[in-house]
Amino acid sequence: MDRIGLRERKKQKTRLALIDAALDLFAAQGYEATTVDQIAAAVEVSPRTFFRYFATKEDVALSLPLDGLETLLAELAARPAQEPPFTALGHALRAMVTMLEEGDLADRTRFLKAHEVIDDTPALFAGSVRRMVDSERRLVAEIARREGAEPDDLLSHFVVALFTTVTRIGFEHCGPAGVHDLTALAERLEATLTLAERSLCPGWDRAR
Amino acid sequence: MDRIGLRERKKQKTRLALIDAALDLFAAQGYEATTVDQIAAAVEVSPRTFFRYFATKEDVALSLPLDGLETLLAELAARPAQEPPFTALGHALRAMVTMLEEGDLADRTRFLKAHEVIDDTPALFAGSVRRMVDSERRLVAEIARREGAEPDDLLSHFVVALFTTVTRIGFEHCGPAGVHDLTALAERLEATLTLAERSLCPGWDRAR
DNA sequence: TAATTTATGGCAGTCGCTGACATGTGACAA
DNA sequence: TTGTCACATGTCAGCGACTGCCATAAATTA
Repeated sequence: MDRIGLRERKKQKTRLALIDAALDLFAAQGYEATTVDQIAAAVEVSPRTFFRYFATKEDVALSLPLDGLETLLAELAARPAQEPPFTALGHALRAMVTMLEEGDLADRTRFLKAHEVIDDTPALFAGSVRRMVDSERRLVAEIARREGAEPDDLLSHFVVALFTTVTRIGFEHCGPAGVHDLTALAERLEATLTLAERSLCPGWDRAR
Repeated sequence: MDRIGLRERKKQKTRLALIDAALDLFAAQGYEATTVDQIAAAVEVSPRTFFRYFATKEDVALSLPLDGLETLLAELAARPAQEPPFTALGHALRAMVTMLEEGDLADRTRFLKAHEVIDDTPALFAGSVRRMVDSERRLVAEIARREGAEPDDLLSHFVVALFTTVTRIGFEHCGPAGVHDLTALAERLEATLTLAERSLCPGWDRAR
């Protein structure tokens, strides 16, 4: 049974409720048109409490992708050390998607809803790019550690930046319809990853 | 002689004055610690006027790099059509730096000051990356046009994204000292460009 | 049940940013 | 030169995001 108490369960519940309410409101009436007060009211929580769960208004939409980074880092740490860095990153990403595909239905729909809202709200898309910059630092640190390089190693930075770029392109919408299910998203990610791998010389991501 | 009138000259003057005052204040007391009111007061202008020149507070620091994009696009348009896209982008970037090196001393110092402030202010750095992603759309459109591809062509998008990534890494600080002069910056950009070119298969950026 | 921790609500206030209206200053023609 | 017009600026009122502070209510632990 769960070791966590009622308190913690309640917190996670309101957290998800805030995310769901926010995503629905964003989708229905637009991001900038909805106020934090509205989101808080929908969950019957004070606006002050909202900011105890999310530092900014955009965080409520970006928290899910941000969680993705944590699992990506975890998957990356699990990859064998002899694997070249870009390959390891690619496999970690694939594992992350698989994890999501095998997970809860509610989680999947929430993730897709978040992705959709982010994708056609410039401000949120900008915010997600912002977060990518932050997460790049952590990924660079991990890759440099794996490769035994200095923390500010240029090649490690290049590898990670290229990877996040490819991932970003993969997440962006293709065509007017957009991507509305996980398999299509996975295929799109696969396409960009293979495009990148085909474009690069063998052994490019390792110091010689 | 100048064809522009007194009115336009005054505007450009206050615009530069706002940028200079803002950069100095940001450098002295930090970005978030300085208010728009302070910047406006330093130039003896109403806060409302500030927002007539710059849409947001971060714009005042990012407007210079943003101007760079325009010249980059202009240089790109001047590159011969038979040149492969990534090569053309690289040469356009080099031309841009050369242009800056041959320009006014005041412009150079201002550019470097802006670069320095952006580089060690996370919020501004994130903002500059966000702008780069925005400008990607225009670059993709131009590259796709050059190559005779559809506007949402994946390869064109990949080429441009890779280019902006390389450029971004080039602009980032190396080591604790940072980059304080244009030649060092140019060298750093050259290093990342050659790293990228060495990593990629010949002909990767053209549809086969 | 009592004591302690911790989540929440309410409130006042700062700051980024905007719309509307009034005023002043350059541009241009008579 | 003068009068008219366009436009840059100042003022003010206001919204919404976000924060610090203190009181209160709920859950945890003894």
